[in-house]
Amino acid sequence: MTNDTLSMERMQRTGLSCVRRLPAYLQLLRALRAEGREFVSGTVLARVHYLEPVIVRKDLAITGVMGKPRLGFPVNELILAIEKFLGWDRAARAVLVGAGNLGAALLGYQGFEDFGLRIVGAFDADPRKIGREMKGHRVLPLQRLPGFVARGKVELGILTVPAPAAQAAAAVLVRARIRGIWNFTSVRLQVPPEVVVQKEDLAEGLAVLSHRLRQPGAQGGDSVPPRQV
Amino acid sequence: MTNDTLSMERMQRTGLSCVRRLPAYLQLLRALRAEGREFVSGTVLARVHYLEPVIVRKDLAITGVMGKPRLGFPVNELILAIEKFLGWDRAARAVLVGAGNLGAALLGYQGFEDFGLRIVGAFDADPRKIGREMKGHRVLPLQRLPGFVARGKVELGILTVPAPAAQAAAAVLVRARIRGIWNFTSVRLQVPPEVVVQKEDLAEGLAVLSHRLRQPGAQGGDSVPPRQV
DNA sequence: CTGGGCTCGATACTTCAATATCGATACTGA
DNA sequence: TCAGTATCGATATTGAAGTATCGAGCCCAG
Repeated sequence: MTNDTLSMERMQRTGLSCVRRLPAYLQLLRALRAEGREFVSGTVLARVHYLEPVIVRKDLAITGVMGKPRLGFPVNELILAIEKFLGWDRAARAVLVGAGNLGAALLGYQGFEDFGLRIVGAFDADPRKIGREMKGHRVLPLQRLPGFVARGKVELGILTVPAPAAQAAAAVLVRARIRGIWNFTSVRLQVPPEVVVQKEDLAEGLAVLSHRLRQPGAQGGDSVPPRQV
Repeated sequence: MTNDTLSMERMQRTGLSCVRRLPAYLQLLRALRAEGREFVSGTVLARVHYLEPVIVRKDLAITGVMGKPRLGFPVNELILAIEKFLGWDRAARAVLVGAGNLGAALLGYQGFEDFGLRIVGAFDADPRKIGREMKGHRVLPLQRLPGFVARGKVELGILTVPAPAAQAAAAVLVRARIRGIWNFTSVRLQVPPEVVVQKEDLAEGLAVLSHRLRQPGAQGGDSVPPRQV
């Protein structure tokens, strides 16, 4: 049984909550590897992220990596397994559409490579922005996106345009045969079923924050502690 | 029984998933109100957001607003109830810490008022940024934050600094007696229990996107369809 | 005026995530 | 060499979220 078929089998049974926690583990594991640690216990991982040790062990189980009693999990092996599981072992190529402030922030973020993402081009429909240099990328006109995507084997589109332009820009991406869209606009996009859309909605997080502020017995800590909410 | 005690009672039984969906309803409801619609059925709300009608009805139930058979829910009443439930009926005052690209993007975002948020000041530790005008705000030095917060009755801090500066900036916010922190950095903040931290983690969304792209039978649609995942 | 059909609210059911508990394992230190 | 202990994996229990179904209400059409 190859590692690949194993992860394929497990993937179907994977809950989203688990997938969401994997990057956090990965970040910490990389820091530990940089320190030269070879093993780490699920207990330690849990403490850092305010989780229960059992959850961590269950999450890590989907990677197929076995831990050793009293020692913990092999750091490097775990990193490779998580990267492979998420498809982050080779960076996916992405184009950014919408060269506003948010687009600039994402373009300038050093570290997407660690998350399996490489932004290879920036596009905008606004003639005033086209041609400008932005974080090392020259902003190109939206009309040139299809050719760029086809030639560059681009799989992902990052959508950071103003809301009114969102659906049209998404249509361009879809026609360019992009596989997935990371949608930072507030618009629900209409796309064919083969295109995956991941919507990043600030309002959701803000709603949770507001709600927790109103809660009488709101507790602190970081992020949303899954327990006792 | 006042409306307030009612919502207080229900709040304790509210799941987070429900809270996260409320802003989406709110957005659509406002659009409908602008069109002059007085009633809307849960079925319609569900279709727009790719949800099951039952979920919508259950979510709306926590607001205490009753719908009428064959007619649906009263749009305006529902808007007011959701706003009140989330505490968005009066905008919370917030300061932004970190005047980089992401900070600029958030400062420039027209529409936080609709989500119960008003950014009233921008701060940075970098002398080169201090004094600059940014989206109608003058960037102030971090040292002046405590006084600003105390005088301005500021409740929230929005953290958009680079990762290495995150914990220190959070400490400043905590000492200034801020009640909640909207954390856009990748750092797990250490804060006292009375301070609520909401972490906005791009890596989570990216992980979900990557995972769905790898899924053989990945389906499209928008956001993460809760059913059949 | 009266039946049809859409929509609501409530209840019961199913699925999934989080938690608790257990025996098994292998390193530590006497 | 051998008890002690931290950690693992597995199983069972709890709880929350989503799903399915039902009777009841109310508008509309005939």
